[in-house]
Amino acid sequence: MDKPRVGLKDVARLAGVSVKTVSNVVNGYVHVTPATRTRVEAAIKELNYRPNLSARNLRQGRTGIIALAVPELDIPYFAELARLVVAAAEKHELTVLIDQTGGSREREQLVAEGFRAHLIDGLIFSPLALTSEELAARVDDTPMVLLGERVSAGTADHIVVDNVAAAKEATLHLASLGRRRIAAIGAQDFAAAETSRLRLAGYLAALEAAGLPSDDRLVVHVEAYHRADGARAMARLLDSGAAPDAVFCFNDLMALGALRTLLERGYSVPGQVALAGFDDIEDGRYGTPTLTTISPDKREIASRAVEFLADRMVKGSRVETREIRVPHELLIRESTGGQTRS
Amino acid sequence: MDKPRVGLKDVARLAGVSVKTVSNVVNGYVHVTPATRTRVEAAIKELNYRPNLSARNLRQGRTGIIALAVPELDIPYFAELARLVVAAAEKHELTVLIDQTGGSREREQLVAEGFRAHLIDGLIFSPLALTSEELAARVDDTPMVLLGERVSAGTADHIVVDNVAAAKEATLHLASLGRRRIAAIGAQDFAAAETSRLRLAGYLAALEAAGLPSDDRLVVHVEAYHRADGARAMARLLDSGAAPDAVFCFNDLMALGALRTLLERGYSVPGQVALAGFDDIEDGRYGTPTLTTISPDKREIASRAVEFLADRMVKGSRVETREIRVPHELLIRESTGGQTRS
DNA sequence: CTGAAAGCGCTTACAG
DNA sequence: CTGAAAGCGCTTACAG
Repeated sequence: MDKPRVGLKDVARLAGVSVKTVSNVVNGYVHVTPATRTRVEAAIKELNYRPNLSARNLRQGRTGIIALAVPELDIPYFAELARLVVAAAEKHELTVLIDQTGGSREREQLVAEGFRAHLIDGLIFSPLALTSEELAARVDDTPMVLLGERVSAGTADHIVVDNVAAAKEATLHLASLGRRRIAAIGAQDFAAAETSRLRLAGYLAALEAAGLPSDDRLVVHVEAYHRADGARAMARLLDSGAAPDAVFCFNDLMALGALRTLLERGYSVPGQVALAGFDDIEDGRYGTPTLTTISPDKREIASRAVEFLADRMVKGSRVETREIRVPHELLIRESTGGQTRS
Repeated sequence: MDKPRVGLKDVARLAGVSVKTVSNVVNGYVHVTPATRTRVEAAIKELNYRPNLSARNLRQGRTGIIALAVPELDIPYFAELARLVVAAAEKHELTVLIDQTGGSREREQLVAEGFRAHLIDGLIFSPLALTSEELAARVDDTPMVLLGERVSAGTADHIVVDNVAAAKEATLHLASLGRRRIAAIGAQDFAAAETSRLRLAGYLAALEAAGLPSDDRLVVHVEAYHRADGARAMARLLDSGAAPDAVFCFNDLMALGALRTLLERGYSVPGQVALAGFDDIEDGRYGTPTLTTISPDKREIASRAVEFLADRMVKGSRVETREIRVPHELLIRESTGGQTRS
């Protein structure tokens, strides 16, 4: 960089005032006479002065930056969330920096350990690989808000959706259509697979409530929650002879993959197989058929997460950790016989 | 924050060395005896020391942060791009901060003016509302790489796709299927609508090359490039009686919306209407039918953008501005009669 | 190979 | 209402 850096001092000299006064003007403080303010503003403009944020941050001990750590930015659910978090942060005059963990343990460990400490004032973290114990063992004291259900509460603020209740609702809706062989796609076994376990629990609870027997062959395990996993899982399910007449996918992305497999093989949806997902991503509203889904209030998730963080940035660890459950809603669309254009 | 901050000085005291030595260890410099290094590392661990990045940044005059400014993070094309940019930046030890402009003039003006000056070392900018003249008038000297075709070259580094050639290829492909009434969805009139103008030019060039007459009724204007715009445009096109037998949508998102309208109204795709898009977003690979599209090399776009930026961060404005054109490819899928699972 | 000291550009008590 | 000065926590010539 070959630019001659312009500092507060230069502006002060040009305007004929002290740096303190320039600082006051820049920060919008009140006790500056209009004439002085005008002179200072003219000098700022003339020199094209920009405050050096690193210096300000160093002095103030804060940066105004928060990190959002998610598995991948182009998973629609996280992309939508990221948009809302960035928008919510803006209202608090916070800037968002993105960490992509890829869902890997190493990366998530780094995030939890605070490898960006001193660069960020807070962290919104949607972990995939770390268990709640590992998260609880965190020593870094950067304020953190966790997204997603975790068993052991009390160690960090977190925002959750009632996964069990929501999964149960979705499954009961399929049962209410008269379907008897309702499959579940999205089971996972590893320690941190909280979401999977909770949605599976909801699914099983619904079967029981509806008086339907559970059948292991109807529960399909997946490696990840992408379209390809849903497509493969659906293929396996059909090949196994389990003969499902409905499928609850633990997220929309897998449901879209499953839908592709069904249509490709000539099944009618919802005629022969009804299909429901989870997340309410925009893709689900434009496919054919449109996708029945559980819609968590993403705007609420984002705005509460930023709020929690902003609050803790002020109050530090003096406040007790809090958990908030955001509402969700079952949206019935064409894939389970709902109206066109729901 | 009630934490007692741990600084280099504290580590130095505990390890019994000077701050310089600690700094050397932290930054991995060579000339430190192994014994000293071990002692320092132990002290760092014991105190849980983290370097203060604001201080380092202030001193070094750089932050290691670059901004990615895009209209919206949850437009699949930008979400995919963001993922790749974050990944590419990581290789250069750069962190990415996100600016969402919403495509608004005011926000884009702020970005161009450098409202994050001193916080970021560079900017990757995908403008929607600003004209190339407005961008050229920028005074902020933060290194910037523009994404997307711009007429007036030479004022900033930029990465482009050959929009005219690509649009022509897509349209010629539709013509090669024997379609005679090929529509275009995505025309836009405002000053900054470069992308639209170039793709339209490619479309018209293809019609001429194929010996097809152009028909104004087959060119549909849109406000934005979202699914809803594509769906509405397709409805207008069908209602107008223009009777298209193929449609080239200027992006995949609109194509998915258009597809929804076609299927909803009972048209067969590609039987009655063949459909092609632009961008190769993942959704297009899982719909039914799968979507024929132009696939720009997004990985290349992201990695070259970060490379350009990193280079200019070192060399400043001494280097001439550069333009690079990344390759693209026509992917023929089911929506124009291509194989299943392409 | 290591130490003492200056200085990056701010903000903020402290005086006046 | 404004000024002079200290200090945030680093890195980096400069000595030794």
